[in-house]
Amino acid sequence: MKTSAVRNQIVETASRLFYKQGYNATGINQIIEEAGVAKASLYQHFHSKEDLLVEYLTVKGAETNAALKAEAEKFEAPKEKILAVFDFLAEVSVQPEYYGCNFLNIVSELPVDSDRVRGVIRKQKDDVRAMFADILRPVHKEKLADELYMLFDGALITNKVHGNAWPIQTAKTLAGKIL
Amino acid sequence: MKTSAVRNQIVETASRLFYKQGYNATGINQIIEEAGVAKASLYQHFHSKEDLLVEYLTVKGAETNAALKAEAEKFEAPKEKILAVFDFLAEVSVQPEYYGCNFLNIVSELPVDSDRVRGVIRKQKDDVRAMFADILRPVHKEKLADELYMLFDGALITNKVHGNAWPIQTAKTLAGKIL
Amino acid sequence: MKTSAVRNQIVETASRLFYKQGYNATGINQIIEEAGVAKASLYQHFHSKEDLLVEYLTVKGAETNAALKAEAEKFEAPKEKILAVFDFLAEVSVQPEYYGCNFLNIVSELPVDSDRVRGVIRKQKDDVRAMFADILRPVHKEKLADELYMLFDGALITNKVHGNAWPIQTAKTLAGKIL
Amino acid sequence: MKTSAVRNQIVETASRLFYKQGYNATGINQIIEEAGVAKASLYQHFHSKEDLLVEYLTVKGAETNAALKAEAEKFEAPKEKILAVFDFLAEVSVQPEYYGCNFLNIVSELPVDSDRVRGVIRKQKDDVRAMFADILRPVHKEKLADELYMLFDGALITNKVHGNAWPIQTAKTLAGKIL
DNA sequence: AATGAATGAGCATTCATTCAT
DNA sequence: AATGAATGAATGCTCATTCAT
Repeated sequence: MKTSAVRNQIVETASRLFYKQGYNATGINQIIEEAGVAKASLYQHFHSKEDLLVEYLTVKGAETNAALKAEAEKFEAPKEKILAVFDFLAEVSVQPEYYGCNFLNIVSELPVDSDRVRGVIRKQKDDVRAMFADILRPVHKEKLADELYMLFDGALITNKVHGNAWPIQTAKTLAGKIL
Repeated sequence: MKTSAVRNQIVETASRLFYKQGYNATGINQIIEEAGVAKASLYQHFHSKEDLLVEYLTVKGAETNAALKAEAEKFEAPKEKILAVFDFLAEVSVQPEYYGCNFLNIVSELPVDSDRVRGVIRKQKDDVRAMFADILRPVHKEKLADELYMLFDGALITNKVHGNAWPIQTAKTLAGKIL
Repeated sequence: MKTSAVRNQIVETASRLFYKQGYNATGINQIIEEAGVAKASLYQHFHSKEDLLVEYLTVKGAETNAALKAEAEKFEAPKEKILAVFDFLAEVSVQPEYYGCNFLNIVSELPVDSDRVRGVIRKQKDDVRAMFADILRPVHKEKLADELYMLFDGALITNKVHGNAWPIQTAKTLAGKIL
Repeated sequence: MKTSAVRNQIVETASRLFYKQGYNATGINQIIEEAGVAKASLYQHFHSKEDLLVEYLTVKGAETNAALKAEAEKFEAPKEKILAVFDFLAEVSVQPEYYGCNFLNIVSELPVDSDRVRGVIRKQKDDVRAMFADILRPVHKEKLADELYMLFDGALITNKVHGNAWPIQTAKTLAGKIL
C-alpha cells in the first residue's frame, strides 16, 4: 500500500513549502512540524529529502498535465485549444497562492549532477511539448510545438521575474501570430 | 578606494560559486576557503551574504549588458542586430562553464519578500528589454521589444531545463519570423 | 518523560557554568563539550540558550526556597527562624564553590527587555519575601518582611562585592535589632 | 596629555553602552560605530576592552562620590546627611535613563580572576562606606557605617531586581530606625 | 595621532540523517 | 507503522585584537 494518513500529510506539507519557499530554503524540521508527524516517520516513507522532492514534482507534474489537457479539450479547433492553454496560465498566475511554475522554480536549485530530479522536471516539460504537438498534428502543424512550448516557458519565467501578467498576454499574442 | 585584493578575491569566488552551485547551496565557509581569506574579512566588505549576492548580480548585470550591446553593434540593420543577440546566446550556451542565465538561476531561490535582490534582477532584464526597444525604434518596431525579450528569456530557461541548444535556435527562428 | 541522561547532563553542566562564569561568558560550545553531548542534542531539549537559562534559574529557585525553609523550620520562634536564615547564608557563603547569589548574579546581565528571565528571578525573590512574611505572621510582624528581605539581598550583594563574610554578619545583627 | 576629542568620544560612548547594555553585551564594533572613530584609534588609547571598562568605572566612581557628598553637605546634622543620601537614591532611580548601580551591574559579569576591575568597584564602595563613617564620626556613631552601607547596596540591588522604588524607601526607613 | 583592512577564534542556531524502542 | 532522542557537520555572523600605512 502506498498511501497512509501520515504519508499524505507529509507530501501535502512538503509540496506546499517546497513551492512557496523553495527546496533548499525548506528544512525537514519545518515539514514535520507543520505536518504534525515525527521525524523518523518521514524517513520511513522517504529515504531522503530528495525523494520527497521527486514525489512532489511527480504528483504536481501529473496534476498539471491533466489540468492543461482539460482546458484544451474545452475547444475543438487546434488553435483555440492552444490559446486556451495560455488563457489558463493567465488565470492561474493571478491567484493569491501562485508563486510561479512548480518545475522552473526548482530547476535552478538543483546541483549540477542531480540527473534524477532534473529528469522528472524535463519529463513534465516534454509532456507539455507533446501535448502541443498532439493538438497540432490533425492540422499538420506539429512542427510549431517547440516554438509554442518555448513561449509557454518564456511566459512563465518572465511572469515570475516581473510579478506581472503582461508576459502571458504577450506570449498568447505571439502564439496567435504563428498559428 | 573600493577595491582591494581581498575584496576582489571574495567577489570573484562568490560569483563563481553562486553561479555554478546556486545561492542557497553555497556557504560562506566555502567562499572564504576557496578565496583564501578570513571570515571576518568577508564581513568587513559585505555586511551580509545577501549583500554579496547583490554585488555579484550587479557586476554580472553590467557585464552582460555590455556584452549584448557589443554583439548588436557589430551590425547595422536592426533585424541583424537582434538576431546577433540570439547568435551570441547560442555561442555562450555551449561553453563548458555555462550553467544558464545568472539572473534567472537566482530568481527562484529568493524568499518571497526579497525585494532588494529581485529588484537588481528585474533591472537587468529591463535593460535587455530596453536594448531591444532602442534597436527597433529607428524602424518603428519598438512594440516588438516585449515579444523579443520574452523569447530571449524563454530561450534561456528552456535551454537550462533541457541542457540543449535547440531552444535558442527556435527562439531565433521565431524572432526572425516576427521582425 | 521529561528527564533523560543527556538532558540532565546539559542542565547540570550549564548550571555549573552559568553560575561560575556568568551567562554571557558561557558559550554553548563549552556547555556541550563539558557535558559530553552533541550540539544538536542540546537544541532538541532547549530551543535556545535563554531557555536553558530559565531552566537553570527555575531549578535553582526551587532548591533555594526548599533549603531556606528547611533551615527556618529547625527553630520554633519566628525570630530564631529568621536569624537561622542569615546563619545559613553565612555558612553557604564560605564554601569553596560559592560565587554569590545565583539570581543576583544573572540579573545584571539581562538585556533591558528580557522580561521572561527577569520574571523567574523576581519570583524567587518574592518567594523569599513571602517566606519572611509567613514566618512573622504568627507574631503580627509581617510588615518587617520587606526590610528583612532587603537586608537579605544587601548581605548577598555586599558579600559578592567584597568577597568577605562581614556583610552577612552585619545583616544578621541588623535583623536582630529590628525583630 | 590624557584628553583628546577622540578619546572623550570613546569613553562617553563606551560608558553609555556599558551602563545600558552591560559589559559583555557591548561589542567594540558598536562602541566605535556610535563614537564615530576608527577601531585602531580605540586601541591607541586603550590597550584592551578591559582598560576601557576600568576607565568607565573610575570616572563614574569619582562622579558618584562627588554627587553623594554634595547631597550630604546640604545638611548639617549627621542623621539628615545620611537620609539625604537615600533621598538622592530615590530621586535618581526614577529617572528614565537609570538602569541600576553602575558598579553592582558590572560586578556579576566579571570573571572570577578579574582582580583589577573588581578592585575599582570595591574602592568605590569603600568610598561610600568611608563617607558614611566620616559623617557619623562627630557623633561617635561611625560603627553604624557598615550597616548603612549594606542598606545602601541592598536598596540598589533590590530596586534593580524589582524595577520598583519601594526598596529605597524601605532602606531609608530602616536607616532612620538605627540612627 | 589616526586609520582602513585583515584576522583566528568563537558565537548561537539549524542542517539532513540515523538509531533504539 | 510510528516515534523521541541523538548526532556530526554546517549555517550565517560577531568577537576582541593587530598590522601596515
